[in-house]
Amino acid sequence: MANRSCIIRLSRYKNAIIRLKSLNFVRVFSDNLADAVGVTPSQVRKDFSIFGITGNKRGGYQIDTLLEQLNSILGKDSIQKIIVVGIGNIGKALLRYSGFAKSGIKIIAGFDIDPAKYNKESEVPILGLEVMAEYIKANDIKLAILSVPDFAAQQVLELLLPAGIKGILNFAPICLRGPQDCVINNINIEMELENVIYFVNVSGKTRGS
Amino acid sequence: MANRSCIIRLSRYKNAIIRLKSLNFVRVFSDNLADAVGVTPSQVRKDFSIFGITGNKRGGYQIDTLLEQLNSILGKDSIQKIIVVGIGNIGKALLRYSGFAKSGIKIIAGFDIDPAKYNKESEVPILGLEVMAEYIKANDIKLAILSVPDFAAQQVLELLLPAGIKGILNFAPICLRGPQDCVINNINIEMELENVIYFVNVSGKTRGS
DNA sequence: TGTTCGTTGTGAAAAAAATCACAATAAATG
DNA sequence: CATTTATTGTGATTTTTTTCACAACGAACA
Repeated sequence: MANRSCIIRLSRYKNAIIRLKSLNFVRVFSDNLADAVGVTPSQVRKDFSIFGITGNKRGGYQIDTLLEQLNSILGKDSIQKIIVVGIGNIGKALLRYSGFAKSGIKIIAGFDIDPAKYNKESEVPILGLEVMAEYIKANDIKLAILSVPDFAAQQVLELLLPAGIKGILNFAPICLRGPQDCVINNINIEMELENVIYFVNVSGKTRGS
Repeated sequence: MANRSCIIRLSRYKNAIIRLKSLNFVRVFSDNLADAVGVTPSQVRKDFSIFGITGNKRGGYQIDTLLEQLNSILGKDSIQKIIVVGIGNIGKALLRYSGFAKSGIKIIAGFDIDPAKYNKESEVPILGLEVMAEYIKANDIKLAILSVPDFAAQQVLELLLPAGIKGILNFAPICLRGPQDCVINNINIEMELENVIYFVNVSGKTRGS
């Protein structure tokens, strides 16, 4: 019933709502959200109805309540600890990226195979791969961002899984797949570009982004 | 008939094929690709059939031919020039990222609003936003990566569109939408993480990544 | 060269997702 | 307080996507 695209839409609604809230909106209608996210109003209402989110006939949805409900559905009511594996270009950028804090995500450590990158003293310590499993267990980490080169991805995955990682955001340009009990989302920038290029070439046919 | 998910699968097949080729495979069967990408063999065959890609009964698909066909469909038979707008953490990482070259994508310039980031002498010049439109026109650029802060994204979009940009990969954490004739793919890292978190919390239900 | 075997290609069927359409009803209005 | 009006919530319908199933057929092999 609630598939990946549905959850992604929920996140998008949440983003739109945050923006509307900052514009001092107090309530919001399904067609406001529809416009903001690029779907139909009934899609919005159906998505909400799947999760038992209800509004007021003629009154729309109360922004504060809605935001709470979405956060709770999306599991964002507590801070989520995460590690970054692979401190290359992208890994470094993610470590420095400040946007996570405001969305309740905290990077608590980085790991790399190259000792030159270690830095035990910094706020977010960069440690060696050989201590990673231990660290994951000791700190009860469930989430990891993988930003290692493609050839290393599978190998690192084999380290992460037995250590207890249950969710991975993979930036390595290879379509990683794990066991049933571990969620892996792949972000492949080249592939995304390829996709843009395709649709530019067929001259701008519409598609959901 | 050929929607976004279909094109994304095509890219995934291509990746898998490249890997198989490097393992000295000469031909490949629909179920090899299915395994590699995590779909059913009939899905693979149907996708191919949409684009008129055919193999040999009992003989599978010739890897070299297949790769050529996919590249041609995906518009990757010539080098694609692209610019990066916003030279922050992610923008910088992308400029340094070496993976694009091998997939026929060439970053030819970066742009930022901050003069401290200008660097006209480097291999990939970093220029000011005020010369961007001119540069895009002069060099006939159709593609841009947007890695500016969310509050600037819409404004930069307004600069890119009239200058002739037809395809955008947007990293700003806001769901950008443009006119019919411009393709925009949004990559929102927080949203992707949120998605992973959701599915970890509902304990590892399967979903297409 | 004839037979077997395995894989493709695709129309038909099933499943999933999105949209429609409208009754229900709460807010606004007078 | 009665009436109007705008919006929700959802069952029914339509559309889209995926899977099934199997005939067709080329490669392998004897």
